[in-house]
This record gives sequence, C-alpha cells and structure tokens, in this order.
Amino acid sequence: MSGVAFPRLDRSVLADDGDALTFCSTCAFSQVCLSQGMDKSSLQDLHMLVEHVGPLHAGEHVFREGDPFEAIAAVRAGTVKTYSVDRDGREHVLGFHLPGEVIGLNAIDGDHYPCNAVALDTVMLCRFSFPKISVLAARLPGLQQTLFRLLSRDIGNASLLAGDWSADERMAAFLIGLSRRLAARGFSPDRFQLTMARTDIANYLRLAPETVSRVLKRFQDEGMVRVDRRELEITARARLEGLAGAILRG
Amino acid sequence: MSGVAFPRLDRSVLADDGDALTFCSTCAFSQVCLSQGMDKSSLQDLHMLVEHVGPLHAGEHVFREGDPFEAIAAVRAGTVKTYSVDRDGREHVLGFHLPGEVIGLNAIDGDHYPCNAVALDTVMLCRFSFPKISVLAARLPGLQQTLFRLLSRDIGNASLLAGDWSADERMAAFLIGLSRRLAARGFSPDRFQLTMARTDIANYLRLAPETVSRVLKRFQDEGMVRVDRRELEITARARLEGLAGAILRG
DNA sequence: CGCAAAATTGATGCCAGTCAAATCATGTGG
DNA sequence: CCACATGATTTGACTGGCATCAATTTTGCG
Repeated sequence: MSGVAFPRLDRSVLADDGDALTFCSTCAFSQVCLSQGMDKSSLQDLHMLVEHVGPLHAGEHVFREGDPFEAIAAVRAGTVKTYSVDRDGREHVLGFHLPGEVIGLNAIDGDHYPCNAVALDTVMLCRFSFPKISVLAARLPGLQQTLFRLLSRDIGNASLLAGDWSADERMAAFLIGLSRRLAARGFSPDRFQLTMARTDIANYLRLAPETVSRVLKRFQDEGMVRVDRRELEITARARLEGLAGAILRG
Repeated sequence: MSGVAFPRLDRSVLADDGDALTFCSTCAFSQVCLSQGMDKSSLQDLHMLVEHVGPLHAGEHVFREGDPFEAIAAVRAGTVKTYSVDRDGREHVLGFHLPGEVIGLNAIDGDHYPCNAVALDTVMLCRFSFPKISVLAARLPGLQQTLFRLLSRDIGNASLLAGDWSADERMAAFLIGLSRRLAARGFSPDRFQLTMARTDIANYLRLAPETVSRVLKRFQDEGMVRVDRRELEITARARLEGLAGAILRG
C-alpha cells in the first residue's frame, strides 16, 4: 500500500491493464479532463488516440531536446524531470512532473521539443498525439477548454520561481507545492519521497546544493520537517506555509 | 514618423479608423494569426468579434487582479505592464507587452484575472471575448492552433528570467529582447524608448533600481549602449548579445 | 519657480555561492 | 561477509555580488 503514501508505481492500478477503458478512466489526463467538466462520451473519443507508455526506468528519457514534437504526455505514475542544457553544458531543471500532470506543452509552439524529459523513478505515461488531439479538440469544446486551461496554468507556474525569493522561501514553497500536488492526486500530503536528487532540487530552485542541505537541516532543527535521506515529513505545515505564502499566493 | 522608430501611437495607422476591416487587418492579433497561416476568410470571422479599445492613457488599467475574466487583448500601440501585488503590498512586474503581443492568456485557467494590466503610455487595444473566440476556434483550426502556440510560447518566456543570472546578463537579455520584439513589429531595433520607469525594469529583472542604474551606466562606459533619459541606443549589439546569449538561447 | 517623484552615486552589510574536506550510502569484487 | 570505490550529501570557512541605507542630483509638472 506504499502506492498510496508515495508517488510510486502502484500494482493495484496496473492490474486494470487488460481493459483499456477502465484503465484509461483512472489515467491522469482523463482525470484532469473529467474534473474540468468533460463528459464521459467525449472521454471515449480521447481513449481512442491515447497510447500507453512504460514502464520507463530511472534515467530513461521520455523525449530529448530537439526531438520532433508530435505528442504531449500525461504522467500516470512516477516522477518526470524536465531540463535543458545550455551552450556551456550546464543543466537547467525546468520542473518535476507528478502523476496527473502533463508534459510537452511548451513544445506546441515549435516543431521540436525545447527541453529534455527524463524519468526519475519508474514512470508510466499516457501519450497523446498532438495533431490528433487538436483535431478532436475542435469537435469537443470541453477538451479544447481543458487544453487552454492546462497551458494557461503552466504560464502562471513558470513565473512562480522567477521572483527574488530567499533560499528559505524557495525551499518552503517547493515542499508545500509538492505536498499539495501529491494531495490532489490522493497521496499523503505530510509524508512523501523526494524522488529527485538534492542537486536537482538545488538546480530547480536556483540554489547551490550546499544551500539546499543547510536549509533542510535548519528546517529540521526548527521542527518544521523531519528528513531522512529522501524521505520527508512535514511536521509544522502552518509555519512552512507561512514561509511559502509569499511565493505561492503571489 | 516617430511612430516607426518608437512604439508610440501612430497617427497614420489611426487614420484608418473609419473602416473597421482595413483597420483590423493592421491590428496586432490579426497579424499574428496571418503570420501563423490563417487564411483571409477566417480573419473576417475574427473581425466580427473584435472590439477596439482605447486610447488608454498612461496609468489607466486594462484590467485589474480579481476582475472577472472575459477577454484577452492584443496590444496595437503603446506598452502595457502586467503586475501583481503580494499580501505585503509589494508590486511584482510580470512583463511588458508591446504592439503585436497578447495579454490575458494567463487568466484562461480561472474565472478572474490573476494580475493587473496598466498602460505605460498611450495604448490601443483589440479586445477578444474569450468565450466567443473559443467557439470560433473550434471552427477554425488555424485559430485554435494560433491560440495554442501563443499560450505555449508564453510558458517558455516566463521561464527565461527564472535562472540565477547576473545583473549584467539580465539587463543585456532585457535590452536585446526588447530590441528583437520591436524589430519583429517593424520598429528600429537599435534605437528605441524605454517606456517603463527604471523601478519597473528593476522590479521585472528582480534587481534593485540602483543596480539597474549602475549597470546601464557601465554598459554605456563600455560602449555597448548610449542611454539618455528613457531613450536607448544599442551601439555594440554583438557584445550585448554575447552577454544575453546564455539567457535568450538557454 | 518650486515641489515631489525619479534617478543617480557612494558606503556598508549580508545572503548565498564557492572552495575544500569529511561523511555517508550504495554497489562491486575478492 | 568485508574492504574498497564511487558518487551523493553534508559541513565548515571564506568570498563576492547585489541589496540596503543614505545623500545628492535631475526630471516632470503645475
């Protein structure tokens, strides 16, 4: 039952694999569509163009920068890291994508993916051909609306970390953000795995790895979290949210 | 003819105001659509739901945070600043929007605008009811595609300044970015007005106003720009692009 | 002209990055 | 099963870039 507590591959869900429809109605993207008001019959159309991918293992890529863009994908299980590599060879982590979240949206404006996407643990995906889903979206107002909203939401998210926040605020916002996103998918909001390395967190938050270490340690000393290796427990949510508030609320 | 050199209200364009169609075919959003492959007959449908707004004067708001979301808008002339105000009352500048650019896209995911939009100088707008344009997009694949691409592009843009860049890199990227966007609309890329205050630039780049002042002065001492009040001339584009490259290319 | 806001310039301090080294975790081969 | 190698993480000491504070100059506008 660790699948409930942690964003890992959940065997009980995989068991549905024989029945594509049942399977898909638990799939991340379908859930998103449903929660945004799409009706069931529209979902059936969606299922006809979905392609299930995985399991991918840690380190395997979903797509790479420069690959021809043809599809977006919804994460069904696991964590996907998106990143780009600048001309100096330095990596820039763009985001971490949890179950229920969609990757590849920033590729729509262009023929090629503008970044890499790699699995951090065991990952299951639903893949949607973008040309096909565009055609379908013209027939299904609900789907079109869902895509518009997904895209719009990403614009807001991308701006969150752009501010001149302190290391403490960044880390708090990162943890609270993770917690909320996991909670939205039915995982425990208070105890979860940091599926990414400290260096990835640091890179994503634009901090030095050493700073990530120090801030986490101080958060623990101050009783806000308990952290052991990559396992994290939030022990004083209110205070953490206080720190994160400036970033998350805006 | 200063309307060619600077992003100001251009009387020669306004003269077309009597003929809505001719007027609209020079309107920013239409130009965007055309440049992305929409045909002329589709444009006529667009014109039927466009509403021309303006002139707005410096300090007047296009929309405010919390206003019910009903429309996106294309800037036709002038500069629009988008910003939010956090709980501590501090302003956060999200972006500057030049002629040809679309504002309000980040409001699609939600019933209300998540930020304020204010005119920095004399501004003309084309306003598009979003419900109406959504319906139209279902009939016009080109329009749907255009909207998808506009949204997708904004996701990428929002990430640009998120990195841990130096003050010099940020300023260079800001100036080169402005220059390119102005050039794309037919304005001079080498000599233009900074329509926003230094404090706005600083806020947008997440620097102190004092730092903006010092960096601009140093850029001038090093011969890369000539700056007089709010007028700016780029005198060594290559070097400036070298500095900005890390940010703009990624 | 005269005031208020904006912009510049100088002096100082702090947060977080950098460098360096120790510690820990994990996997491998003997 | 243990010794060792390797990479990740932590910890400490030091440094630097940018913010902050303070004072002055310039601009915009009635």
